Amino acid sequence: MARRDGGTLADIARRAGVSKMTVSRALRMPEKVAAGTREKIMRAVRERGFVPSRLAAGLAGGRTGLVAAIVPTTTTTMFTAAIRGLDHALTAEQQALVIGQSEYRKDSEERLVRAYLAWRPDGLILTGGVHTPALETLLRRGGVPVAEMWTLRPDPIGAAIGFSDRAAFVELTRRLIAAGLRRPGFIARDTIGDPRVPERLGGYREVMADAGLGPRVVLQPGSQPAIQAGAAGFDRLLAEFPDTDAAMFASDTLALGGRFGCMRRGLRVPEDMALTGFGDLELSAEMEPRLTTITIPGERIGKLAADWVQGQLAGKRGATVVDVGYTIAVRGSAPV
Amino acid sequence: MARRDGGTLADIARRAGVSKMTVSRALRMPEKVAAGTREKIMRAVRERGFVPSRLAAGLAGGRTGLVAAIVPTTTTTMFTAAIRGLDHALTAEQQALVIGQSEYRKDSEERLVRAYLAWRPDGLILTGGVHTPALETLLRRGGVPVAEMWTLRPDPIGAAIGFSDRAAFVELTRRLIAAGLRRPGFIARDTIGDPRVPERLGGYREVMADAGLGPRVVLQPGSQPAIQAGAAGFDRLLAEFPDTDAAMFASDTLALGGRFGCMRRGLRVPEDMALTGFGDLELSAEMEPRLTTITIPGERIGKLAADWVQGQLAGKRGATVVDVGYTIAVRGSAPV
DNA sequence: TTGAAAGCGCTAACAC
DNA sequence: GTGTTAGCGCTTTCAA
Repeated sequence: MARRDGGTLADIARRAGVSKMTVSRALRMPEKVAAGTREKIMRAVRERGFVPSRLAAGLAGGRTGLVAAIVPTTTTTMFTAAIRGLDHALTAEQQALVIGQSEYRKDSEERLVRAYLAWRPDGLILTGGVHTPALETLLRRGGVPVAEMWTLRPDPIGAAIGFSDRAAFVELTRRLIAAGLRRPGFIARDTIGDPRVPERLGGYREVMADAGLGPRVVLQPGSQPAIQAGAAGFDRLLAEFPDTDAAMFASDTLALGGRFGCMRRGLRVPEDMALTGFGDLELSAEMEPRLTTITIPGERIGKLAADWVQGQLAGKRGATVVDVGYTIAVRGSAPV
Repeated sequence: MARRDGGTLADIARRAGVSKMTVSRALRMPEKVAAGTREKIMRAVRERGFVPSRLAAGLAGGRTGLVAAIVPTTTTTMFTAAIRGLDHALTAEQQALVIGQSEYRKDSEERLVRAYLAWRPDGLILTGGVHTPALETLLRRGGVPVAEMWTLRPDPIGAAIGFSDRAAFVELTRRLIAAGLRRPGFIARDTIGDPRVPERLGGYREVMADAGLGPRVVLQPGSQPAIQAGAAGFDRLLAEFPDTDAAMFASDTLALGGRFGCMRRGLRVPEDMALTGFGDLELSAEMEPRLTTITIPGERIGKLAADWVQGQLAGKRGATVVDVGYTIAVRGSAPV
């Protein structure tokens, strides 16, 4: 090794004239060491700039302090909020966050998990509750605490902390219809592998069917940039269903594209066209008019996932499902 | 430990009827093991679902496969692009990314680095070239390869991979003036601890002074949400300097706020007011008109940082400075 | 091509 | 309150 200075437990022990064990104790359970001894040890630690190896500690003690998380992408605001929550909670407990992106692909999720397992993380945090069968089996064996963020499922591997996309869209669609907007359309990108879009669409369809209304659905290719997809999808929606009176977008960024579409066509929002989004980005509250959307407590989801993992380490057992819910932020673009 | 199954090298060795060393070789340097032996070993590995511990490997071999990165925040698109580049490059080399957020605070950067050092990372990736004196000293001791992303500095600790904010704003301001916009204003948030905003402002000031023009600068509080700050800053700019003919924003999100400000005032873009941003977010190319802005190759920065660390591990020595440059994306909002 | 011995730096469990 | 012994699961080095 020799890469780093700082020395080892043994060095410090020698300097302070005690045994390695006493140094180890002084560092981890200071109250179990006599004040005088502790002083001497701490001085030696400071002088040498000693940083104990958590690799060695992990090997010997069975706890690495590493928690691995996998998100579909780190470039989407909704997930970065969760990462933020994870980071804060883990750092506070002297743990470190290892992170990877699956790009919404189940096979790369599996590959990443297998790789991370080699570092013997104290916990594993995944996004969504759908995995490859092999991964599901592997994780069910219970080697490591697994928390699934974002979506809910009846029988999670460990913990599921999230909300129901379907419920959110059911409520939002109902409220639009109740407000007299009986011809709302639905616009999304066809993100392959992301089960949340079908959930939202399902909620929309359910309510439309219940109300005896025909669905108006436009799916843009998943490869298209969001704002562009929103604008293009909006155009297609009006081409296919010219009498549409509201556009429900599967994300705020899509809705922003729709907003530009309205501008180009001279449609007033919300008088001629109501607009709704999903995700409550910062920009949503700043649009003209401000965007009615669904707010998700992303940071809280991350924090709760970290908390649950820490609870497991502290000896708590058993699976949990936590619905953190959603909020419908009613603003100018759709006064429902 | 016993937390995980999969067994140990010794288990596999026993099953395959060879020594631990041979298993270790079969896994890491398959060509150095006889084909038949290898077969037997691989079968045992598969049967038991063996995943070698990288903790033990790191302790014994001196290489952990962990690379730690610290960014100011994971919620800013510019940094998530870099994270993406890091992640891809590291995953390809079987390394894992440990990540933390400094919230633009130098002391928490130092705290995080000290914590990460305990895991003996193969490399350390920081954002920016300004650190606490203690951290600078610690890192200069050379214990671990350090790459600094985003900004450039003459004598980096290890590598500096970034671009010059100042140069970008010098060029952009020059081009505005050359295009006949002689009364451009500058709007930013006063982000404490982020040295890049002063850099941009410095570039602007320099060119204005050279041209014999008075600076028109508005700084909004750093705590304000970006779009809101952009709109409010734009209002203040026009209040203080009513004859302003162009607004240069320190970020695209601020510029979006400015765009809304123009809408409210009935100002045409770019005829009555030219607008420029910084960062080239996805939405920038989708505004009406599309936003003229400065494009930074964030993902490339991350990739190059990872590449450099990997080069150091492979035995290369020495510091480097890589200027990845910037591009001025000239679009409708300011045809310069 | 394969194996045996020694040790990486720490902690758990048990003395004293 | 402190020390001793015995590993944790690998890799390095050297020998066969």
